[in-house]
Formats: sequence, structure tokens, C-alpha cells
Amino acid sequence: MVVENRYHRDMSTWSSEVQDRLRLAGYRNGAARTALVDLLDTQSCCASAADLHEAVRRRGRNVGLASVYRVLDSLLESGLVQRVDVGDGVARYEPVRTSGEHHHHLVCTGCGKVEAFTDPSLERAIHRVEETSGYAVDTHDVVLHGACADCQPAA
Amino acid sequence: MVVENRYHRDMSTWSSEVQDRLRLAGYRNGAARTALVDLLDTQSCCASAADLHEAVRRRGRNVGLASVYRVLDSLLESGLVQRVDVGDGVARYEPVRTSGEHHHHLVCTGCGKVEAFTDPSLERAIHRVEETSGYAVDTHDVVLHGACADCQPAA
DNA sequence: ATACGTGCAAAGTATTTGCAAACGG
DNA sequence: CCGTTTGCAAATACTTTGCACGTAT
Repeated sequence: MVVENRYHRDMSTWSSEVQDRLRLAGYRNGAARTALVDLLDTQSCCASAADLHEAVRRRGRNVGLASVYRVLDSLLESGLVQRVDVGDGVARYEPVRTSGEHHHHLVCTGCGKVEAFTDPSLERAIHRVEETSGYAVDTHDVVLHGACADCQPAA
Repeated sequence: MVVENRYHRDMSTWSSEVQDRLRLAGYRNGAARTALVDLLDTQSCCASAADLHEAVRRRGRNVGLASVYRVLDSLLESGLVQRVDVGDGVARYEPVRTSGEHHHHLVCTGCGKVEAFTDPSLERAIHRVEETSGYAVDTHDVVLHGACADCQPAA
């Protein structure tokens, strides 16, 4: 029942990989970061710092908003999370999973909803650009803006 | 020599199209907007509100920063400019040209430089996604993050 | 003439930083 | 133990809004 209190670490999860990599990089695993990384691992799509702060506190951890930003910063620098900007002036963040799902974003210009989509052929096209860009590209993001089905004027 | 003082309006430019469309939409063409739209038309890639403000003042127009934001807002709502977020918390804007060049962005994680690139095959892949998305997509943006040639560790 | 557009200054939000206390290794 | 991490509060940075005045139509 007390699912949230499990402390055993499953080595196959993103969160455990993150903690290990940061420890090796000389960081210490404090409470705020542990709580936040665990939370991020359950997050399917991008979330703002405020969202994450609220969610982690709802789980009973007394984490400051500043720590959320600081932890996200470290993760960002180590390439473990990715920042996603959908155009509303609020930064969102999501885990970068080396193996596993990789998606992009559709943003509704009407209601502001953010949805994920995947497309292998788009991914291949981006990969080709990355190869010829002269940059050592480590992340990319595609954002499509438009009216979702509910927000489109009835045809 | 005094290239910047030309006032004649070339009907084929983006700036004249914008002024016309906004006038038809019931807006008045005030000084700030005229100055800003003229400036934007010379801009090859995205620029922040502060950049645009500084540039327009350098051209001798006494435009307030608030007006820059207000004008950009109207243009955004009419789909005449596009907002580009490269991940540094500063919103950038660039003209949307119905016919003509359409590009995407490479951002250097080292020096922060923003470069444009174009790729027809990427564009086609995005277009296919747009068709099947269920959204009425009106803009899209691709941002690649990585180290530029100068910022890569020497091989 | 009259409502819309504009500049300036003040306010609002998201994010960052300073600091003393808590804590990991 | 000692230096990193943390929570809180204060500071900053970007963007928005209120208001009086100018100006396009």
C-alpha cells in the first residue's frame, strides 16, 4: 500500500541511472534532488518547475522551489533532462531517456494544451540534419502550434 | 548612402503586406508599429524584444520597449511573426513570410550563438506530421542544441 | 472629433542568488 | 568533520499593464 515509501533502487530506471551518474560526477545526493528525480521519472511529458514543485510537495517532501530550479539546472547541464519551450514564457522540463521513448510536442493555440507525438520519419530527417550541421548536437525539439480538434471552428 | 531613410513602400515586401493586413483588420498604423515592422523586415533571423528595441532606437525612432512587446503581440496574433524559444528564457521573434525562405535554428550550448538552417526533407517530414495530427497547425519550429565547431573540444 | 496607439513608469511573474542551517559521504 | 545541498527570503530579469497624451482616420 505504502508504495511511495519503497526505497529499494531498481537499476533499470532513469532515476537510478541519474543518481549514479551524478554521484560519479562528484555531486551529492541530497533529499531535494532524490525526491525530484524520482518524481521526474514518473512524468510522461514535460512539466514546469512550479508543476514539479507542487507535485513533489504533494508527495510529502518539503522541497523549496529554488531547489527545484537548482536541481533542474544540474540535470540540464549533465544532459539528463531537456528543456522544452512551448511559447508561453514558462520553461518545461522532461527526462532524457537514452533508451526508450522520444517524442515531440503539439501545442494548442486555443486552450494551451500540450500533447506529445512521435514520428520515426521526422526523427530520421532531423538526424540527417544533425550529421551535416557541423554541430555536436545533443538534443533537439520540434514544436507544432495550432488549434486542436476541440478548438477548431466547427467545419 | 542614406539607405535607412528610404520611405517609399515596395508592395512586394513583408512590411507592406503586414501594414495592409493590419489596416484591413481594423488596426491603425501608428509610428511605433511602422518603425518596428520596417525593422523586422530587414531582420534575417530571430531577435529578442530588447534587440529590436535597441535597433529601432538606433534608427532614430523613439519607441518604448512596451510598444515593442505590444506590437509583437498583435503580429503574433495575426500570425505575421513567429515566436522562437531557444532555451535561454528570452523570447525571440521573426517574420513569417508566406512565400520565401523558411528556416529552423541551431543553438550553441557553448557560446549561445543562434544559427539558421534549412532542410527540405525535414520540412516534408514535418508537413506529413501536421496532416495527420488532428490539429490545424499554423506554425512549427525545430531547435537543435549542441556545440558549434568553435565550442567543440579539439578532436 | 474621437477612439486607438504610444511612451513612460509601475506592477507582475518566472527564475536566480545570498545565506545560515542541515546533511551526505 | 567539511563542503555540498537545501529552504527561505530577497533580488533580478523579462514581460505586462495603467495612465495621460498624441495622432491616424
